[in-house]
Amino acid sequence: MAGDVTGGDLSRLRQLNAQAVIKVLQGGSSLTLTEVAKSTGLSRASAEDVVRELLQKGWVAEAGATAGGVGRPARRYRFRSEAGRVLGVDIGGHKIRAVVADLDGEVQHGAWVAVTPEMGRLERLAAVDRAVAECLEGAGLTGGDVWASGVGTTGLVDGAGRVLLSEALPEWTGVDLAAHVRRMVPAPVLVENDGKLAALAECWRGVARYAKDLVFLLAGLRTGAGLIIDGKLHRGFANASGEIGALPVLGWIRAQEHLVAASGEAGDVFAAAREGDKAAVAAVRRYVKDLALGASALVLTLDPQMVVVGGGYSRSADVLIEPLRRELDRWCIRTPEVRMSALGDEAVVLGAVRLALDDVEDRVLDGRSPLVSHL
Amino acid sequence: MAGDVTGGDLSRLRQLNAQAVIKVLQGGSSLTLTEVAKSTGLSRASAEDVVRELLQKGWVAEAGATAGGVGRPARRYRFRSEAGRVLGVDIGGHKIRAVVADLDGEVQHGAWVAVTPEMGRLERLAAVDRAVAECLEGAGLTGGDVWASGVGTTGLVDGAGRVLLSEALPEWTGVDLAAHVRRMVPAPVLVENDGKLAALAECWRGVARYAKDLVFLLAGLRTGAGLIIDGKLHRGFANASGEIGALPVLGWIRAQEHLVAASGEAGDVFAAAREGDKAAVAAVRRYVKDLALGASALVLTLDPQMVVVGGGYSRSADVLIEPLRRELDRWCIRTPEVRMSALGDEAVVLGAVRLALDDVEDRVLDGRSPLVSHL
DNA sequence: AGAAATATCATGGAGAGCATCATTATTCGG
DNA sequence: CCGAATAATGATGCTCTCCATGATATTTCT
Repeated sequence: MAGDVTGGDLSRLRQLNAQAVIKVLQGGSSLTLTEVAKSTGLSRASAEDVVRELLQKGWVAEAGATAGGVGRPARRYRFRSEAGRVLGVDIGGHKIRAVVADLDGEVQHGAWVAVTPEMGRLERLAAVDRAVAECLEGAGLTGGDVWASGVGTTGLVDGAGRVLLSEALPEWTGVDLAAHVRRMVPAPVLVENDGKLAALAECWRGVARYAKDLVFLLAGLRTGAGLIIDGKLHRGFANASGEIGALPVLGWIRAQEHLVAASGEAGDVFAAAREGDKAAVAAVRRYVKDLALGASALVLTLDPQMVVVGGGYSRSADVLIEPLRRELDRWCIRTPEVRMSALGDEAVVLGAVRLALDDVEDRVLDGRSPLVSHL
Repeated sequence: MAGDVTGGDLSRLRQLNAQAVIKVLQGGSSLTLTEVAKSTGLSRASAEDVVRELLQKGWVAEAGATAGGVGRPARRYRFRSEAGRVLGVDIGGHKIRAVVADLDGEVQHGAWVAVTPEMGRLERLAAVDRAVAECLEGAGLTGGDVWASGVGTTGLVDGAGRVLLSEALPEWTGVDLAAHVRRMVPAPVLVENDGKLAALAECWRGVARYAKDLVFLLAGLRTGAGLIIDGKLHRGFANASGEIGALPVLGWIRAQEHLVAASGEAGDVFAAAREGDKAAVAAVRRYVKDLALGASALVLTLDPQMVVVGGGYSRSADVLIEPLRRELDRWCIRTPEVRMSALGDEAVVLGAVRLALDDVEDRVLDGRSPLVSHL
């Protein structure tokens, strides 16, 4: 059956309808009452009633009427996406990225801070603080204006926002990221693995927008994966889903080494392969073979609609995607669509925004609670 | 957000509350109105109203009052699980199993028909017909009394109830099982892979009752898997989830051969191993190693709460489970609980019943539609 | 027999949604 | 420039659902 059938009060019905109205209004477009009524299934009269309530609570605003057309011009209403803000942070080896977005997920302002993979814990956390501060300042906000924060990092993350294990960054295991970010931004902080967030982002506004099941491959210095199952991010019982790299026979551990062996810098290998360098081509082929082996395990397990390749190496999609597709074909019963990430560098931070928005929508966007602050 | 927020009419509210009432009443126990009110969150008056409507529609019946206790004795109500029937069928290599169950999933009557793996399509289908007929007759029903049927079979199944591919049974690829069963039982027929159904059953009333994420291993002549993710059966885009056996390095193809090589009959090997026969012990060890390799890929991908081992070999759990757990420990980041199937032979057919019940609950058990036939 | 406890029944009220019809604002055609 | 056509808004009254409250009924305990 359809999950949690709690039923309840009459007010519950209004809540459902308010949510439905907000949902059709979200996404920037403004609608007339008649349009709202039609797409929610409500009667016009009820739609009007609901919209009036949302208007009064600050969730909805009147938008300028569009001219043209016969008859009395209709008022238009839009979701007040500027009613609240969320923060998204991506903590990587080479850079920290922080953005502020509105309730539609539109990025308002962002900041980059360069870091190095060798940096210790305190230095990196200080860089996070700088990125967040710069980003808030640029958007003209203080920490108190933010309704929720999403944070992406490499490594395993526990449910409370602590890093359980990270080999890639020194002194990173054990950091309590949620607590750290909450010192600047006193709102709920949600921490998640970067690969998982990138998957979320691609599903939300990337190439996988219409896919319900998705395997996202993070192909870069580190190889990882994020899974979307039935439209939802799959975390696993201990947040350790997608860690197929732990199985040596599937090659993810050695995959990256082929590239390093071919030349000092991995980025160069793809360029060299693109120009026909024999050794480079062979190295890329070996890399793709190993990448595909692990990916096949994921695909065979889940039978997803789509595989999206992201991470640092996805910039070299032209020499990656097609060979990957061929390799997957060798092993998979049904090879899914293989696409390159549409979001590139921004995927993780956008996933963090999505995570924060999910939290906001669960907590306050039931349309009932009045707004705390009208910015 | 919480999925499909459609909102709607006032009648929708009543529908939700009726569903909630049915849900708390399901499961055999009879409740007083006060109890219903408390566990649904409705007021007593409303609970009474809802129950009266359900009573009149035939979904609920009055149960005998329980004596004792001070005060006016309360009327008790129970879900009329006998209001409808579903059919479950398990089509295997050695046997056909058909059962009729009530709306609580309680099995009313069942039938076995022995078959052989070598049987052709027509002969096997005839056996299915016999099993279904015998089972219906034993329960005193005709095909028209059944509200939905679930059918389990080996092989890949498409959405329409056709077998897309089956290596295990001769002439089985291409059979339209849904159409065949519907000739006898003119109700919706849902066909699914046997491993997936066994997983469903274990999650419903087996050892995984409280697990939201589950990997079910079908260990037998064929090696397969079924996945429960977030409490729901995961099918995959083309119903091909869990087919990790397609990846040769993960060993599921050769796994079973170790047992055959050790002796002609696989069943004997476990017995021999139990008594300390050196060759048999080694064969079982090799089998478990290969089984665990593929299982590790599933576990690392999903990070489930539990792994349940079923299928023919699960009878030899004493020599299987512990070694399997050790092997999983070698590869997995977090080894989940490993348990033996609680349902054994009955798992697939019970999963088929569950599948049929899900369909019934989606279609008619909204508490609004009056019963078609009061048996 | 009376008190206490608990359940059922009846009444009235509030919230939510809907259908209907009058009113209003605009464009189009002459 | 004016009336017809068009489409949105606003107001009224109805129904459905739930809830609170109090009256009535049935049982056990003392």
